[in-house]
Amino acid sequence: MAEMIHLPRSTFERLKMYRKVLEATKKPYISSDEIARFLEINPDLVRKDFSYLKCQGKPRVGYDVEELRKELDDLFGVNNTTNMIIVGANDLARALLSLDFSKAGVKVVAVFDTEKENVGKFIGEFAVRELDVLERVIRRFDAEIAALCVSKDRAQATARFLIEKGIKAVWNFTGVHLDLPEGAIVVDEDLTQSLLTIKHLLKK
Amino acid sequence: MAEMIHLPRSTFERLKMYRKVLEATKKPYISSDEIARFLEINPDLVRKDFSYLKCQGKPRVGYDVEELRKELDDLFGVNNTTNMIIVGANDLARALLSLDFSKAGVKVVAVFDTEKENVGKFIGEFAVRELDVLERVIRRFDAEIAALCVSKDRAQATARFLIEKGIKAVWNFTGVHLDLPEGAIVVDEDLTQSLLTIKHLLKK
DNA sequence: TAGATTGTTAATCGATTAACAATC
DNA sequence: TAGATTGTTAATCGATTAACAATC
Repeated sequence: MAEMIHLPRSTFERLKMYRKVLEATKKPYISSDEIARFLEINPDLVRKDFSYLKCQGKPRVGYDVEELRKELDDLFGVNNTTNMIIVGANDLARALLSLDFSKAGVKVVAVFDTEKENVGKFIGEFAVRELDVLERVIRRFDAEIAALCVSKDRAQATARFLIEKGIKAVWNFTGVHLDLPEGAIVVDEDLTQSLLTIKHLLKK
Repeated sequence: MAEMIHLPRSTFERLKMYRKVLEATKKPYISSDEIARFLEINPDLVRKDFSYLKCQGKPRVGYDVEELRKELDDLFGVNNTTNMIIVGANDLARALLSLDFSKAGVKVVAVFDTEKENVGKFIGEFAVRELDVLERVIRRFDAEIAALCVSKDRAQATARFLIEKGIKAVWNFTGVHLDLPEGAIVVDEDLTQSLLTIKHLLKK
C-alpha cells in the first residue's frame, strides 16, 4: 500500500540520506531533531517525510532505528540483489569493482568492452567479454543495470545497444546526454558537472 | 553585476545542463525550444533561466551559442584553472586521473595517501606523497580542491585535516557524511546513493 | 506583413516551514 | 504531572507553467 502513495522527488532524495544517518547511529531510537541537526535541515521536514512511510515514531522517544532502516531498505529494494554489468574495460571499471555495492544490493557479474583487443584481459577477477555475447550474458545472469564507462564517442550507440539487448537501467559515467527509448532508466554520474558546482562555489 | 543577482539552486543545476547542450550543438544559434526538447523540459523554463544571465536572445532566431557558452563558462569559472589534489592512492584515484577535467578548468597536481607504505609508488605520472608535506604542496600549487578517495573509516579525520591545511573544497567520494567547519565546501559523489535511485526506479 | 520566438508578468503548483493538538 | 516529541493541518515560500505583449 505504501508503494501506491506518491513519493515526492525531494522526499525520496532525503530518504536516501536518512538511511545513511541511520547506518551511522548506534542508539536504538533517534528523534527527528537529531536527524535534522546531522543533515542541517528542518526537523519538521524529517517528520513530514516519514509521514509517507508506514513507520511511526513514539512521542518523547523518537523513531525505532532498526524498524525505520528495514522499511527504507525495503523501499530501495536493497535486500534482493540486482545484477550489474560494466561496459568499458578501463580504470573506471577497475575503480567500480574495487568499491563495495553489496550494501545497495548490487553485484557486478561481467565486464565488457567495445574494443576486440581488450577482450580476454582481466579487470579484477573478470575476464573482459565482447559485446557479441551481451544478450546471452544478460539473460544468464538476469543483469538489469549497466555501468556505462566507454568513451564519449561510443556512449550513445553503446547505450542504445544495451537497452536493445535487455538492460533496464544505464548508470551513465560518460558525461554524454543519452537519448534512449521511452521507459529506459538513466542515472547520470557526471563528474565534470560536479566540478562545475565546486568551481562556482569557490568563486564566492 | 550578474553575479550579484541571486541564482536559484534549480536554475543553477539547469545552467550546467544547458552548457552541455551547447557543447553538442553545431549551429550558431539555438532556440529555447530546441534546448527544452533535448532536455525534456519546458521551453518557458529555459527562457526564465536565461533571464538571470546577461545574454539576450533574438526573436525569430534564438540564442547565440558562442556568446551563451562564454557567459556560462565565465559563470562556472572554467577558464581559470583550479588545482586539485587526490587523496587516497587507489583504483579510484587512477580512474580520476584517466578522465579529462580540463574542460571544467581543473588540473590534478598531486596524489597523496594516508598509508606510509604507498608513498613513492606511482599513480599515473604522480609519485604518491605522504600527508606530512600536504601543507607545503597546497601552498606551492595553490591547490583548492581535494578529491577524497580514502576508506570510510579515515574519511572524516582526513577531510578535517585537509581543510585545516588550506583546502577549500572537498570532492567527497567516500560515501561518509562529512562534518566540517563553517565555510568548507563539500560536494558529495556518493555512488551507492545513485544505485539506490536505480534500484528504486527498477521496482516500478 | 505574418509568424516565430523572446522576455516578463501573473497564475498555478509543489515543497517547506510554522503552529499546535495528540500522546507517551 | 510536566515536558518532550510526534503527526498533521494551515501558512508561507519558491519554482514552474501559462499567457501575452514586444520584437525582429
